[in-house]
Amino acid sequence: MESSLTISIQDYLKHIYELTEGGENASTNALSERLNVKPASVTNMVQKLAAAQPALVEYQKHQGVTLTKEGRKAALEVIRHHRLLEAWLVQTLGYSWDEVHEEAERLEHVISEDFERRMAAAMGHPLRDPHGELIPTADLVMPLEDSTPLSALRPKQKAKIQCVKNADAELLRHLEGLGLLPGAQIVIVDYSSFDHNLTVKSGTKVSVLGLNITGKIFVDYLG
Amino acid sequence: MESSLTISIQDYLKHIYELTEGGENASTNALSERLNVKPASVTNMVQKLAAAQPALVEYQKHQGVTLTKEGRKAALEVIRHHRLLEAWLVQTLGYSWDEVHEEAERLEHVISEDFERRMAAAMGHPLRDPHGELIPTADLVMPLEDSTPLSALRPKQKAKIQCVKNADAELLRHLEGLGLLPGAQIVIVDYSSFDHNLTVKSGTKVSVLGLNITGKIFVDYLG
DNA sequence: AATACAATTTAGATTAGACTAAATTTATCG
DNA sequence: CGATAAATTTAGTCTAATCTAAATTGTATT
Repeated sequence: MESSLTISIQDYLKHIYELTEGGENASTNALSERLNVKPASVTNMVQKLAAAQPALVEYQKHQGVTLTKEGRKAALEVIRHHRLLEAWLVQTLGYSWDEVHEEAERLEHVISEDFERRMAAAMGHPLRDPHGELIPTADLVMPLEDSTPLSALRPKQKAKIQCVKNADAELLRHLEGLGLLPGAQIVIVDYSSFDHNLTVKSGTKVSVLGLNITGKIFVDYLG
Repeated sequence: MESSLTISIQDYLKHIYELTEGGENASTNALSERLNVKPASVTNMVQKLAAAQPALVEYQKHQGVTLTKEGRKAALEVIRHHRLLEAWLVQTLGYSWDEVHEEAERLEHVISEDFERRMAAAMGHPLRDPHGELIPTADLVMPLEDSTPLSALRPKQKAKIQCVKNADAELLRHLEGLGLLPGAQIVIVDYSSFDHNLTVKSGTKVSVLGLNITGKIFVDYLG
């Protein structure tokens, strides 16, 4: 659904960051998909980027891209903007968690550092955005995630939803309808495979099959 | 202080609108100054714009540009965004009136109509922005200005400041220091020429000479 | 009415970021 | 190990928005 004809450097950095979180390199193809740009264009841009900003980005032919420490900070800046914006739009303008993403996606590139500071201060420097995702700190460090994937829980166990990652708007609305927002307490009733069926809360069986699932749920284990 | 390398159509429309408020045409040169782009580039863009969007813009060689009714609406949309944003940033994030302009300038192009509606509703559909400028209505009509230029007042007369137009940040801070914000009650003590000296509030003589004045003050006449 | 100055336009060059098609490299698998 | 498929890169094209320099048009003044 992206539509801007030209992709900002910030977007390249953000997506490279997300693709390299696990330590791998970001491949041309993977970037191409996320940015809605043909692979050849990505190669081109990434080569230029690496030439122009060697302090941010490392590129080797056929090996994909990585970020330097500084590049990672630049990416975290954008992610911080995004998550603070999501939190703030929800708090002050009554956006629901499935609506904010798109808006934040456009605003994240144009707000000033001053704006960022004011939002953070106004909300008391929140640690997570409305989806429960961790917000990089003001000095651009990404806090360590301390939650467990929902799929690690077994029947009868209790947990609190902490974070719903990378979910599309449809899944978010579905989850919201079931009260499965970050903060909700759940009990695993019956668990077969997270990829297909998700059973939470005594008696509530949530079929996620059929939805085009892209999201992952993380929880705080309670016993 | 502008820095975006490429000017959006929205910016062209907005500045054409502002230049044509008095009924005149917007000249290539005038647009060129406001947009920080060379006159030749403006000619070029305006010709393309008029060819691509004849429903918005009318252009004739050596005669400058005007907006059609529809073009004016498109411009008012941007201006509405800008002024609502200014009001909202001041209200919710404690910006001062001299700081908001720049921020709103960048945000106005990327917020959604939904965002616009939410801001307006959250503030109770305000009529004026923090500088006192009228906010175009939701159906994109610019309300009629009912205030008087400060220069029309004579000594001993009382008035309430309603609007400070087109002032740069320096003048705004100066005015703020004197309590001359929109809403302030003033008494004309001594008036020679608004262009050079401005004397308001019993006993306070404000020399505006020496400031690089670009602003105009409008008031409600009180007697 | 002629000239001179300012504003505007034309023409042509430059840059950036995308695209397509073809070539190359890497990876996989019998 | 070699063949094929997939991923990546190269090469060349296109478009959009700017620029500079030169040509033109409009305007004001005498």
